[in-house]
Amino acid sequence: MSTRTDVPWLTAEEQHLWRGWLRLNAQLSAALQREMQEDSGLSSSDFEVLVNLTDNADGRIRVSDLATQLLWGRSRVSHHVTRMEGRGLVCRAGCAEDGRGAWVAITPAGRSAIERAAPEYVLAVRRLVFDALSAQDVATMSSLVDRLQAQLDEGASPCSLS
Amino acid sequence: MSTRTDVPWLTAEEQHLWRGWLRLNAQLSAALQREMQEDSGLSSSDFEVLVNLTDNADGRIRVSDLATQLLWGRSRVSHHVTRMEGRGLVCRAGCAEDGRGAWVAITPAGRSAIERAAPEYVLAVRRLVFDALSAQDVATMSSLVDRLQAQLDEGASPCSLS
DNA sequence: CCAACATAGGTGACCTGTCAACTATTCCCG
DNA sequence: CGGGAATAGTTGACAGGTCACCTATGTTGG
Repeated sequence: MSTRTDVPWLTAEEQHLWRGWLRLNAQLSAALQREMQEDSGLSSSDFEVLVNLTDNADGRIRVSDLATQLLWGRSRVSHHVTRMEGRGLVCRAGCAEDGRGAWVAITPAGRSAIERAAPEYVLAVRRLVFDALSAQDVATMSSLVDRLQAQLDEGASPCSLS
Repeated sequence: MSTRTDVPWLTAEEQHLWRGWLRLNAQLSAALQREMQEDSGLSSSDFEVLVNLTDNADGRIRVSDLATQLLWGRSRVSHHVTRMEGRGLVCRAGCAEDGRGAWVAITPAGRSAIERAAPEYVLAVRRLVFDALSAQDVATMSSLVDRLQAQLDEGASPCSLS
């Protein structure tokens, strides 16, 4: 098929929003990544893993559950946990209930790392994002984000993670 | 996780928005990436490079300008162009005006690839995003995004790309 | 019980992006 | 002019992510 002329192109306003959105996200995640790396030595992936570990009272979680929470594939979790294990942030433990399973548990070093990182992270998010938004803005944006999420959930091909 | 009490923590609403925002972006970019890969064989990076090439009338651009446009480092541009060159989508040419410089130019194959991909991309963006938004929503969101971008630009440490 | 199958997780190959050099050219200024 | 500094671009080593495949264990129906 050569170039189609019947495609409903984006309006100028839509294009402006779309490009702005992409650019904002790229720069925002880069900025947060950089700050976090600098003042705590954790990448955002590390951080997310540790958050999910500390969310559970016993500081451990099954690999599959971690994958589900993070929207990652199990392979990625496995590789990342291996690297974090090498740095002493987490450790693996066999699973009594299910011989196939494995626990990932936070270590004292991991705990101290996230306790050091979390306040800095919150400060950065506040400074980079929420300082520019009123409570009303937050509500407005939140409802838009929720709507888009819903749109995405229904339109998505039900494609499992790798 | 034990928390510091002197950090201005996020409110519940802010947390909801922040987590939703992160999740939405992750899923949205994954969905677009998947669709585009499937029906045109281009990654979003490939696509962005080609868009920047076709934006110029002569279908070519200097490596540094490409890096600036894309917010990429020169190294990344160089590597990516090398790969795209291997697939016949672009080609390099020496630069007469500046002996250090290099042009990246789109090839006929590259042109046909992006002409095939662009309509699909627009349709996907429309279906996944704009079908859920009224013109008013677009305006509202746009102004919020612009405000956040401004916040980011001023608060950013003036850190050059690698 | 056991054969077929599903599920949990790990592994290695490969691809992409980052970082720190490195080369080549141009610029600037005495 | 000439020599140091800046700039353009490339390269190689490495870190991270994806994919296909593998092993081991659990599950289920005949």
